[in-house]
Amino acid sequence: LHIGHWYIVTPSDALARFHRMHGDNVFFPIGFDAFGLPAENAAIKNGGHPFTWTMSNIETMRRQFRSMGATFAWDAEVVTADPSYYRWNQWLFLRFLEAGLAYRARSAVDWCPNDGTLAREQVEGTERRCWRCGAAVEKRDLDQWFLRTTRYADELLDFSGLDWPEPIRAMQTNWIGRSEGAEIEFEVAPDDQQRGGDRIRVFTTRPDTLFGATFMVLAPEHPLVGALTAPGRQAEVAAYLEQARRQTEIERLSTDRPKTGVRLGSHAFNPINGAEIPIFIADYVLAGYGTGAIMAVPAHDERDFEFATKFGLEIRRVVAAPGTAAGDPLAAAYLTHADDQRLVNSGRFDGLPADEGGAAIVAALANQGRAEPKVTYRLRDWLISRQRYWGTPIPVIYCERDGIVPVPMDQLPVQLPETVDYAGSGDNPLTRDEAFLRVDCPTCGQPARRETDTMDTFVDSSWYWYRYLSPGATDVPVDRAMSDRWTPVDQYTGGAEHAVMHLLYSRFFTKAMADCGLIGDREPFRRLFNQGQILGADGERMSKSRGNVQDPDELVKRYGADTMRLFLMFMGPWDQGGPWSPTGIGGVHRFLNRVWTLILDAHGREPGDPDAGSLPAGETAAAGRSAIRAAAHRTLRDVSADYEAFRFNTMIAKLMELANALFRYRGTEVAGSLEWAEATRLLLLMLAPAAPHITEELWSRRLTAAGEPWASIHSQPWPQVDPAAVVESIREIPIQVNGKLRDRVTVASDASSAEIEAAVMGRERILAILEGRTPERVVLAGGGRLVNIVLRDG
RNA sequence: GGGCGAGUGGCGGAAUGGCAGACGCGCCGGCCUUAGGAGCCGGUGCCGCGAAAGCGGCGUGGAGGUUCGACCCCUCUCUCGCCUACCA
Repeated sequence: LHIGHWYIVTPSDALARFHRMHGDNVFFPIGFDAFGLPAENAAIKNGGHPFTWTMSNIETMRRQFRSMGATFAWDAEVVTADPSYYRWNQWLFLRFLEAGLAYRARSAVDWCPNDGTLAREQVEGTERRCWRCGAAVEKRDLDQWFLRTTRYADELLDFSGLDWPEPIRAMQTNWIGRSEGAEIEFEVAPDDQQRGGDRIRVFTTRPDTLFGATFMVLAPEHPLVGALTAPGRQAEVAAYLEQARRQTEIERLSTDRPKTGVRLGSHAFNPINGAEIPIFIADYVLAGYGTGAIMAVPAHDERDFEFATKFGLEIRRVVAAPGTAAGDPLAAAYLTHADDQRLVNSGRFDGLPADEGGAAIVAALANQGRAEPKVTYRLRDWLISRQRYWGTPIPVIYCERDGIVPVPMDQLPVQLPETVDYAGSGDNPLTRDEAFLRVDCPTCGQPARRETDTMDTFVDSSWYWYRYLSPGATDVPVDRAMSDRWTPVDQYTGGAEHAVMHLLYSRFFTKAMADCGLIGDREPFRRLFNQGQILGADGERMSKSRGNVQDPDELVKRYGADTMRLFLMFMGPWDQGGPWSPTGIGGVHRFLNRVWTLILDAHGREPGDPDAGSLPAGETAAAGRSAIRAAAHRTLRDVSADYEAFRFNTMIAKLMELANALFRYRGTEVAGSLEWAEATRLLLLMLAPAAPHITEELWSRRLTAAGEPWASIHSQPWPQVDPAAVVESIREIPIQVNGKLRDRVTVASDASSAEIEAAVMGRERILAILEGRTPERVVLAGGGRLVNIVLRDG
């Protein structure tokens, strides 16, 4: 475990304990998801089996979690690399296959030289690097397995009823990328070399600009490119296609690169006005989005404008800005299309507001079957095939006669072979493992071949919380009665880096499982909290390759688990994270030592403190007793609210304040009072969820000293605030003049507004500032919490 | 280019319309001590005046605005971080 694990688990465990003290039935499970490259690489390096390596690491982590005091439900633990778990990945996959939610298809996929194929979400950044290993990702055409996430595109946009952070919702919404528009069909014009009649469909969000479509552009990979290339253009087109293929994705996606493209030499008819417009191919049109072809409207699209300018093509304005003439030349694409922009140069649609005109144009063409309203998404189906050994085998069989045959349910799990020969390379050894490969076709009984690809490791983590509820169930992945009772998860914690991967896949799985009748939920996590990430001391993400991973063992050995827990909670807001630095850990350690001293040595006197053993000047013991009682109950009120709101840093600060307040009375007669006993008791109870070990020890010693039978502090009920203890008899009111603090006055807490005002206006300092002038206004703000005297032109 | 988030002492941070800097680190002083890298007590935003008590001014990236009152709300802007990116 590294510091990052402690940072996530510590507050989670404190919350679980806090809720248990409230009598809640808390289910706080743990599991290990260790399929994937790191385990496999370690196995290759050490010559062992990934399973052995994984299980020994898990054993270490279990021990570490116990040393933290994490109160996990160990009897519900799952390990995804164990066949008893991954058989249910296979089982779910087969159910999805039946339901049409899983399918195999050939397409251009993202390919990492180390990890093989990746889902679109797993390619990061402008430079298109693998999320796991950072290698540059290429494109390959391959037959791969997909899960149909796009079936739920609209439902995934609906977050109603979910208490999720806005940034995560925004990221998912952007990722799904819904855009409304129309598909419009263009027909290829006949000419000398071309019989014509081929249909090219385009997607556009701006059908209102159709009259301004002065050319078309196809993606280089568009299927009609060959057919539409005029004989005289073939050499140039072939050269461009070759260049586009060679170009890396990085170069191709770079937006500041000048537009390139070539004419195919054929033309199409603009369906709205019959204009014959040239067809180009250009790599700024992407094969994977929309239809892989666009109608280019240079007057109203920046990219088309740049292309048309470079190639000297007609730029025809069809949306007018208020107050401009239809023929005014454009210096740049004009993008606005609000209600006061009217169509021009658009035949019978002239004068219509742009958006209304667009709808009318689509309606007119729809009558002839040449256009239809259409919604397009950026979201792609989830590519789950991985060309690695260390994952869940995809349970299908390829038969020459019967094609793709699912492994029958009763033959699950398809187990990974226990002996594995990597032959010194990172290739998938399953492809050479004859014992694994050879299988009889379940349908015809003839020799067939198993799928050797395994599943994306994100499949494991997409539904695991259901398995926690019935880890031993043998006929279903999750017992329905249990999931009905316990899910959706009340409180889920995870980092923002999971926004469009784990958190999106989990929502998809939940919906898919619901549609297969396995569960009743359609959302997995009711409330989501994004804890921050602890970075290395260098401010970078912790990783072994950067060498900035922080190991907590040294600090735990020196200060103990409670200090470590407290320090991680005290550092700052939980959702913030930040670079790791142990600076200041001594402060929380000192605090725990002071608590220890308060409880076990209340009457001791500090030799270094000249005032030790005497009450604060001018204070009676009765006042002192009342003060500590008030402090304890106010702290209880505030600390309870802080736990509820996940404000662990201020929660600990308030406990420190209480300890400091009590310390002032150590060694005085107040330390022997009932109020002292109550205040120290509350302090221990409030601290128990955060620092479970030291509080249990001190609690036990108190009970022994009092001659009472032992009981764990962690099964005590959370204490109740006494409202009477919290009220104050007097209070100090700040006095401002024109918003600037000038004085304070002490009044009885139940003083009336008139009494407060009288007290304020009687203050010497205030009279001196007023110099006989009459205030314009006297504001008693916040129910008399503060007074502001307004003096104009003073 | 687009989206989101964040800018407060030497540092981590607190205060979300009402006393800016809680709590902690660090630093300074004192005590205790054979000793202190332990412990305890006190001080500590910046500038000015003052021997001191104290007094005054400035202060939450910058500029405006709303308000009796703004770290907090609004507008513009700068800087940093994260996500995303020729998505038609």
